[in-house]
Amino acid sequence: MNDTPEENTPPLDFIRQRVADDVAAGKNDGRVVTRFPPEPNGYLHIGHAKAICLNFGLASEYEGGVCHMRFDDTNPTREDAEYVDSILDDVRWLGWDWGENLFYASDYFDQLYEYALVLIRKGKAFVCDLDHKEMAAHRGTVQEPGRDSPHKSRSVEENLDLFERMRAGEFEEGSRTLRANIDMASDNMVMRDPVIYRIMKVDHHRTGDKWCIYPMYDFTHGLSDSIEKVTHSLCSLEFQVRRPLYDWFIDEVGVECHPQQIEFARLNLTYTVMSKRKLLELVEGGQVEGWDDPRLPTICGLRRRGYTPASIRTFCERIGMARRDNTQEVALLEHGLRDELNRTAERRMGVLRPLKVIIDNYPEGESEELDAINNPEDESAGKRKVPFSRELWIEQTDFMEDPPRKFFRLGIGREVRLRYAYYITCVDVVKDDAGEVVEVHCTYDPETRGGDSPDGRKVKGTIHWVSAQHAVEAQVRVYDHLFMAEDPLQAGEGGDWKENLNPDSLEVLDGCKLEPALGGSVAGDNCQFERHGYFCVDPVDSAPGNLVFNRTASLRDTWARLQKRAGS
RNA sequence: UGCCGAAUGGUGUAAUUGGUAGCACGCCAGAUUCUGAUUCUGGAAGUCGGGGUUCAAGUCCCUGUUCGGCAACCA
Repeated sequence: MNDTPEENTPPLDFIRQRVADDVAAGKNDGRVVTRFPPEPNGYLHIGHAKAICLNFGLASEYEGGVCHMRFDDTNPTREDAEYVDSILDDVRWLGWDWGENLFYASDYFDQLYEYALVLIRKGKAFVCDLDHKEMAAHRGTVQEPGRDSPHKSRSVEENLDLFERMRAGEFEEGSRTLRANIDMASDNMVMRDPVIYRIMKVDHHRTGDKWCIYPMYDFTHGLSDSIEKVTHSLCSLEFQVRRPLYDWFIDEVGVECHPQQIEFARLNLTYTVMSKRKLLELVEGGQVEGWDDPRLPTICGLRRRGYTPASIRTFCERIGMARRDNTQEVALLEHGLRDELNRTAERRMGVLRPLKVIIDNYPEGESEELDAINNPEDESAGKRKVPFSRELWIEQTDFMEDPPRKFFRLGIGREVRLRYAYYITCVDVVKDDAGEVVEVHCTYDPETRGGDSPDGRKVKGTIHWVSAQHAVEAQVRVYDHLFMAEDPLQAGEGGDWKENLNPDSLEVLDGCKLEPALGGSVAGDNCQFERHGYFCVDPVDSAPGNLVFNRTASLRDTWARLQKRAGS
């Protein structure tokens, strides 16, 4: 009794279902063409990753399916080639390939101009002399219809002439626009004679000074989809009201290919913000150190933090696809990451907050090497040697003079196991003037070499350690959620959302002691510091002899959770 | 007091289109463990409200409520 394939396949989301239906019905000759259409005016974040994985993923599920990479670069005042490169990098890093299909809406400016002429000749577009303010006044409100522009009834010839002269640069910026001739009384504000072209005497990052009029999004986007023979044009919910306009342009221009726009809910994540504007505010306000700050949900930030492309793709698959507003818990993202890293990351020992341990009965000046397993989840990762000697570093939190119940770690008179090494028993402590324990004296049991005792006695705790004379020093940056509130935008009465910033979102630890195997770490390396979490070498600030690690994610810490619960 | 859209455990997302409310994360408990990790077992927790149709409603109808989007020469 085997499961049928159907039972193993997750159900299709509403978009995939619809595409499957279209293909089954022979629509578009069974072709599937999608596109990812960013504007090159900022950095990609994980919300974009959702759209990227949807568009590229969906296309990849069909024989011959393709996903185009297209830049919606119709507003030269806010766009820049710099962003094009970073966006391309990010999409590639996520693991997607657009092949030959890299396009720019600006590639279509000539064609789009011709399309505009078609509309004018049909009487479906007119040149309007209203300025910004006047146009707004004519537009009406959501509850009241707008009024026709006084120029709406210009002749086709006059419109053709004026539009050509707009293109020739005869008119001032803002003095004239080309508008669609639709309906100023429409319930849908978007249909109230929207602007198609505006005058902008600005160089474009690709077309230079060729144009001084630029097409608007609504006109450009759908027709670009049509030019590229896109079959399914997937976008986020806020474009829903614009679908009638998307369809209107395509129908009125009379192009043969009419892609289907389908909207889905964009991604929100707990403990962070996603809007471009707010991200920019954090970067410019200095609350973070740049677009690639590891606390940001930007793709470059996640990459620097140590997130893997696969974990982000898995996340995008698991969150599903629907039309309702949603806020995903970061915990789901983190879970996928840990799940992957648990399988792939090699284990190392690193002491973040060092406390000196001296093994009184271990000979001075001697050392030995012990075997340590690189990855218990993957035997092929093999073993390594870890040096042991009389003076060690352990974690400050692994010793307590006056331990609470169920504390399995080191305390006076207690015995614990040093991971892969020996059982040690604490016999004494040395304190500084302030009464802080600065040195812990222990004895070790030579019979327990490797971590097992021949007499079968058990120890409850196993702690990590690093030999003091062999330790490699490093800076470790411990990251936590950028905001303290699940929904940072939910600020108190009159409050600023930035008041929800987590003051402890970054803790920089210097003088951390790492096992020597980590000495040659370079950018791109990652590992698990046992009992701490997953870390990666910071690609920007780390250098040989000046190692910097970022904490990608902590391990689940049941003990800390219990402690916290008992404390509060 | 407009138009459009959406409401299923804490968070997401399914339910053969009218027929056993499933899955994942999170949470709780236990077992295992040389990582208080991992793994394993079990548990708590849900159809926005009110009517109606029907043998049968998360699903269909009516009605209410709540939430989101829309008045850039932005995308």
